[in-house]
Formats: sequence, structure tokens, C-alpha cells
Amino acid sequence: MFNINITSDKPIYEQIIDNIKELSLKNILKPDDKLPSVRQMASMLSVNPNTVSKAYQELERQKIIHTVRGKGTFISIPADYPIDSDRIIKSLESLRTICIELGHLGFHKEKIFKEIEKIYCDIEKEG
Amino acid sequence: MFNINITSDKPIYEQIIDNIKELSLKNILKPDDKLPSVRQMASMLSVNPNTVSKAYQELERQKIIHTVRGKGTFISIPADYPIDSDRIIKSLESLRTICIELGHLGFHKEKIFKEIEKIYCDIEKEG
Amino acid sequence: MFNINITSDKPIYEQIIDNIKELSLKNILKPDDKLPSVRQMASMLSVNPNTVSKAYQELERQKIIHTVRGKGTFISIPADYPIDSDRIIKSLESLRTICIELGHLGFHKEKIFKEIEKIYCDIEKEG
Amino acid sequence: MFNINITSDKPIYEQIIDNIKELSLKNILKPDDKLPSVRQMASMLSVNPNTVSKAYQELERQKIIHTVRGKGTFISIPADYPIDSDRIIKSLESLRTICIELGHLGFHKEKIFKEIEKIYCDIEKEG
DNA sequence: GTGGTCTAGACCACC
DNA sequence: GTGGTCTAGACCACA
Repeated sequence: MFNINITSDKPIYEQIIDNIKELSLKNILKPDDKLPSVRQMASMLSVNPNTVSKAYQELERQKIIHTVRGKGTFISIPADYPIDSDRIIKSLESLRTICIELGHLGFHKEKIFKEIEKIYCDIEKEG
Repeated sequence: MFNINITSDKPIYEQIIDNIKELSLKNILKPDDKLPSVRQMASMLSVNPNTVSKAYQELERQKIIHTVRGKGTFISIPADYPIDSDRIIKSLESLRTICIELGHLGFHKEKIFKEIEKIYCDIEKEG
Repeated sequence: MFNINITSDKPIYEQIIDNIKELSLKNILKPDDKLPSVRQMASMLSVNPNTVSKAYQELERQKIIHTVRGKGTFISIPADYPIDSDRIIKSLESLRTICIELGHLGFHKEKIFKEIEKIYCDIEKEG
Repeated sequence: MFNINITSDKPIYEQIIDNIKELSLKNILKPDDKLPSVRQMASMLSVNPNTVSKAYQELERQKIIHTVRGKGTFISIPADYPIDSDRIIKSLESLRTICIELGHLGFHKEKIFKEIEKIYCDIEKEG
């Protein structure tokens, strides 16, 4: 279920975040589903609990999960208006950077569209 | 011409790389155009020459620029078959991650397509 | 273990690269073995950490080593298909240049073969 | 006849040296043949005369060519005993380094032998 | 003039 | 603890 690559240049805590976001978007993790505890998750993934903790904190900050003291951590109901304009701006900048990079790698607009179709095809497969 | 943000979390040398890639894709920097020398660029950007040098070296590895000994650094002619499959895989993974992130921010497929149209509109404006 | 000659005309970071490649080919450094940390290696060789870092980064680009975040740097398992055709072309050009140079120094084909036998004898001694 | 690549990482003056050594070994340039003057060579190759001059000086130091004042520069008769042991040691070290590099690129002894056969095949073609 | 290498020393993110 | 980035300033080879 979780893809973690300790060799990757991407920090492990970010990979955990990405995994949970993906499972949530795919509706495999649904609102009010309980996440494994920090320690369970850490031993599942063979990583340091601090790393998992950092991921959970960031996800909480982004209102994707929330913690109930003494109960555990749960997937949140997506807000209608996230309006975290900083994150939007950053994401759109990243999108721009990647389009440029892909441009240099021979991917032009239509080819990028096709790749995105593929990604959505995968994301919406479940649900 | 160059947008560098010293306070950004993205390393300066990567920002330089991104800027040059963008200018090259926009055809503002054309093949055989001379880039500012390492020292010129460094003083333009108020940055250490080593930082510029690192950016140039990475761009050279990616065959986007090349150096002529004692003369300077020049934009290369795009190769017909670059195909650095590692870079392609990484870029497509980033694209996937960003689509998921944008999904959580309320951007679904059609909205992402519109954003990419905007990006291409900007890139191809010159030419 | 490591032969570094500060007065050599060959850059120190390249000498470090060559040393690690040799130890790896001799199987003295085996896959998953941990390399000394950048700082350890730097103090071992009485060299600046940045210089070691540059060597490690180049070795990583060549997929001979890889880093695990927060853990250190490790010898990689040789890929089945590395095939960096640029590096192969460059190496064969160097081989050609050296054969010509050795030709001028009185080494002809058979004598070069004998030298290579010696080199392989040394490389395969361990293992 | 001359292959010079100003984009190469190898200094131009070394490329000139390599070219002349190769032509000499192939016996296309024979003892007592006159080389183009520094200026002729420079304009032939579109390089700076200083660069050609540096190459000629190094070739003279290696006793591969010699200058007759007022007459020009000529290919020397190969000495029976070059005994430039420094150059021999350096060349054999380079040979070793390249064998190791080629080892990492999937070329083992027999394959290297084959490459050398190819090189000699090319060198001795003329004669 | 150009880029390439190296040092000493600092700060940071990640685990 | 690890590696990654950056600075300031030096020296060198090449053209």
C-alpha cells in the first residue's frame, strides 16, 4: 500500500505525506478512517517514529487528517474552501517548472495532457 | 530576466537552472547564444560564483549548455535524442505528485489542463 | 587503502573517485558496504569535506554509490544495464589516445596486452 | 586530417599533440616531414597561434618533433631508447585507470583486448 | 578573459 | 549523526 524509497532524494516524511494524500484522493482512505498510530506506521515502514510524526503533523497542518486525543488520527472531511493560497501558488509554480523540464525532455503540451490522463485514470480507478 | 529568490526553500543553483531552462524553452536564449560568464552572472544575481558554476555544470550535464574553453558558456542545440530516461521518470513522478496535491487543493483534471494551457500560452508567447 | 596525491595534476576529487572505483572493482568495497562519511573521509585524507562531497556526488551520478538520508553513503549493486554511452565513448577515446602514447614510448600491442594482464592480475587478486 | 573539438573537455593543445602523435604513429607523417608553421596550423584549425605553439613546444620536449631555426618544424626520427620513465609511468597509470573505468562500464579483459585490436587495426591500416 | 578546483567555515534539513 | 548548500576568497590552466 505504501511506497517508501529510502534511497530517493525526496525526504521520507514527504513520501509518507504523498502516499496518504494519494490514498485519500483515491478514496481508499475515506473521511473518518483511522490511520495507524505513529509507532505502528513507523514499524510498518521501518522508519524512525519521528519521521512519521513529522508527516502526520504536516498533514494535520494541511487539514487532511486530524488527531483526537487518546483516540488516534483520522482522515478529515475535505473542506469546501481550502483556500490555502500559498500552497496553491507553490503547486502551480511547481507545475510550471515541471512543464518546462518536460519540455526539455521532449514532452510537449499534448503529451503532457496524455500523461495526466494516465494519472487520473489510475487515481479514479478505485473510488 | 532572472528571477532568483534567496529566501526560497529551493536552492539558488536550481533556481538558476530553472530560469535558464525557461528562457531556452521560450527561445529567448537561442542555440549558440552566449550566457553571462560565471562571474558576471554571479554579480548580476548577487550570488557567489561557485553557486553559478554549480548551476552551469548541471546544465552542461543535461546538455542544455556547453562551454568553450577560454571563451565562455553557450546554449546548445537541442539533441534529437536526449532521452535521459531517469530524468523522464523523475519528472513524470513529480507530475503525478503535483496532480495529487492539486487534487487536494480543489484542482481537478480540467482545471489542471487550463493551468497548463496558461503556462504554454506564456512559454510560446515569444518565439 | 586510499592513495591520494595532493601534488598530482589530477584533481583530488577525481583521485577519490578513482580510488573508490578501484576498490569496488576489486571487491574490497562490496555492495551495501558503508563508505566513510564525508567528514570522516575528509579528515582521513586531510582534505576539505567539500572535495569529498564532490567526489561522492559524481559517484552517485554514475550509480556506483548511493546515499541513504541521514544514514550515510553506500556502495550500490551494479546495474545490469548501466550503458551510459557517453561515458563509454569517452573511455574508448581515452584508451585510443593512450595506446598511441604508449606506441610512442615503445609499447606495442603485445606489450600493452601484457600490461593489461598485470592490471587484471592485481584487480582480481582479492575477491 | 586533424580532429579538433573546441567543445571537448580536453585542452585544444593536447588535441593537437594527440593528432600529430597519431599521424606519426600511422606513418602518415614520416621522419623529416615538415609540419605547417605555427601560424599556418593555427589558421587551418581556427585556433589561437599560442595554442599551436604550446603544442609544438610540448612535442619538442617529447622529442617527437624538432625545430630548425629559420627552416621550420620537422618530425624527428624516433629514438631507440626514449626512456622517459616519467611518461611511461604516467601512461601506465592512465591505462590502469581506464581499465577500471571500463570495468565499471561492463568491459572486461577480453572486451578491452578486442577494442585494442580495433585501435591497432586502424593505426596500422596505412603504413 | 574564461571556467575549474580547493579551502575554511557556516548553516540547514533530515533521520 | 548524515549529506547538501552557500559564502568568501584563493590559485590554476587554458585561450
